Amino acid sequence: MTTTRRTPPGELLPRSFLAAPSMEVAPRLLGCVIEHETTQGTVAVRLTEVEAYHGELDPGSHAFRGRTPRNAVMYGDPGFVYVYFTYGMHYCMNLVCEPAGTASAILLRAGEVVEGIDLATDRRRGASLRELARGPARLTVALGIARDDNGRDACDPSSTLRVRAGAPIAPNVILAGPRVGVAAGADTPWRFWIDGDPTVSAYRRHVPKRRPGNPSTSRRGGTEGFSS
DNA sequence: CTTCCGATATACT
DNA sequence: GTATATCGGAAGG
Repeated sequence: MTTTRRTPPGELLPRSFLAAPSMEVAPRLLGCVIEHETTQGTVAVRLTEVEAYHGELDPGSHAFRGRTPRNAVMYGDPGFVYVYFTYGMHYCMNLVCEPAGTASAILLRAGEVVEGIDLATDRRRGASLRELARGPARLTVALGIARDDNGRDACDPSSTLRVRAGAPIAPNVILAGPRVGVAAGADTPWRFWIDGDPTVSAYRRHVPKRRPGNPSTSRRGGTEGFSS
């Protein structure tokens, strides 16, 4: 019989951990640690907020309209990193899930810097401890991740970009709710976060494009979610 | 807490 | 050619 043993905290996350549907993996990724080592030093972030994107079935996913040069990494093996550029100035980082051929991924939305605080603060131009990685683009800045990190393997022991297992999170403090910034499929509760953690980003619903003369200024949300 | 708006790769018509 | 984007910083209340 196969006993599924939890990976001890600090140990590299096995690729098999990510070879499952993103919405199942995502809550279990909370508390895990992303670590990036550069010549400047190492920064590590403990994840407190993530979002699952489920391939071609998910209207919110970058792979919803099929394979393109940008989303190609999502179709590859689990454990690889999908980095994309958005809003003309930001990078966001995902971990690819499921076996090659499917296009699931998990967006790393926020976390707590647990190593390399000085370096992260420097990269984030003096932001407070709480704000260092509070938001997906902030997280990539704190970690020193950019475009050329797209397609790197975070489950390779010799990699300078790694995912490590974290201490177990009590299921009752893991909440789920709608995703941020997603126009289509916004009602699907595939955002997961650690309840009450100060590094979880402020929820902002997708803002529909405001046409001149069509002042639909719908906004706001909340941090309320469903316990899982 | 809120609103405003930048600056551009990417995908689609 | 044009619309949109898995957003953040600054400034106002």
